[in-house]
Formats: sequence, C-alpha cells, structure tokens
Amino acid sequence: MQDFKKQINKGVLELSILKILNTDDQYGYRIIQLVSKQSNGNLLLKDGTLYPILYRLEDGKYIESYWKTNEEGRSKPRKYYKITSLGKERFESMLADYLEINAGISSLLKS
Amino acid sequence: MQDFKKQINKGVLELSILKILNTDDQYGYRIIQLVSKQSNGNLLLKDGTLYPILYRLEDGKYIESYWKTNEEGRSKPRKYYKITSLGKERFESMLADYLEINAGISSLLKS
DNA sequence: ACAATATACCTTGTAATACAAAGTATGTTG
DNA sequence: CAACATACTTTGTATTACAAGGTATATTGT
Repeated sequence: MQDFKKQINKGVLELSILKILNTDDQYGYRIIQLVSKQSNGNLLLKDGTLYPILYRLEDGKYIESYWKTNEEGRSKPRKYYKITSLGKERFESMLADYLEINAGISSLLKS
Repeated sequence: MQDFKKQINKGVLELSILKILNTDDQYGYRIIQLVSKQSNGNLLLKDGTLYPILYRLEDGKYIESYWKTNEEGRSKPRKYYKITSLGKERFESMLADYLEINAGISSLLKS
C-alpha cells in the first residue's frame, strides 16, 4: 500500500507547474522551490519527477524552452520554460476541472 | 497526455471508499452508486477499478467482507464490505492528509 | 584556499494503479 | 420476453511519480 500523500500528488503536479509558468518564465530547479514554497511545503516535487513532466508538456506544445546565458555573471546557462497560449488554455481547463472535482470530493466527505 | 479528470481521481478513490464504508457496510455495486451520488457525479468509479481496490483494502486489513444471503427475496447473495478499526484509523489519517494537501494546493493556486 | 553543500540538469529502471474490455449470471421493467 | 440494469470478477495495458544514479557548476563556511 503506497503512501497516500505521494498518491494524491499525482495529477496535481502538472497543474501546479502550469500555474507557476502562467505567472512567469522559470527554470526547472526554481519551479521545484516555488511549488514547495507556495504550497506551504505540502507539494514536494522531486527533480526526477519534474523534468519528465516538463518534457511531456513541451511535447504537447503547452510550454517552450530556451537557454538563458550570461545571467548576472553566471557561466552556466539555465534552461527556462515559457507557457504557450495552448498551455494557458490547458491551465484554465485543468483549473476548472480541479475546482469541480474538489467540490465533488468535499461534498462526498461531508455526506 | 492523459485526461486530467481521470488523473486527479487517483489516490482519492481509496479515501472515498473508506468514507462510504465508515458510515455503513455496503456491497461493491452500491459503493459505485454512492460515490457518484455523494460527489455530485464528479467522482466516477468504474467496476473494474473498484473491485481491485476493495481486494487491496482487504489485504491490508482495512476492510472485511461477508456474503449476505436471502436479502428481501433475492436469490443471489451480495458481497458486503465492513470497515475495520484499522481501516477507521487509516481513513482518519488519509482525511487529515487530504485536507492538508488540499490547503497547500489552494494556497499555490491563489499565489 | 578548501571542503562541504546547494544548485542545476538529465536518464534508467521500477512499482503502483486506474481503466478498458471481456466474461458470467441474476434481477427488473416495459 | 427482450432489453437493460445489477453484481461480481479477471486480464492486459498505459501512464506516471519516484528512487537512484550520474555530471558539473555555484556558493558558503572555516
């Protein structure tokens, strides 16, 4: 029997990443920090989880990537991700779905 | 890219089933109907999904099953599931986890 | 100056799991 | 009496988060 917290994370991670990118372009490692911080430590995204999701989103044309060089004297470039208009649509649609299902679960748990 | 509604269901189904059984003993088919009804149609549990989850929960000693015969002139018995005290503990623990993570997600989505 | 730790990205293999689909049989309703 | 709903079960499949491993640069403490 798997850990429930891990289990329930599933499916929400993509929405979370799109939410972060819907605000600003970000690079992978920073997304992990932001998801953790903004969820008050409740969503823990591992790097081995994040990058495959980013590639999946990129394949689906929901996000695009570019390398940013010469950041404040940084020699090593960071790979930034930018949400596309298709990605924005998907985010809105996922958010609506999430809110609906969440209302359904709340209703069930209160019955 | 998988359907988001299916994806987000994952992990919540077990909690939902325990919630139903925490109120009353029920047989499988009835659980499907109750989950659907009490979530206002937002959680759609298929029979091919439910029964494996029930067997998993039974393996984990969270629920127990018994056949009820001679129900109101029914010739065919129905298999009822009953939550155990271990299952009640698990339900409370999962519910607490769910509420915590849900608060985290809400916070993230509002940032 | 140097060591330790954090940052940053990536890949491979694994386990879990919801679901579709198919099967079997009884119950109910027009 | 035919159609449809109820009721339980099993097999195979696709998805996916994660652990664990790798590589290399950046930062911080002593």
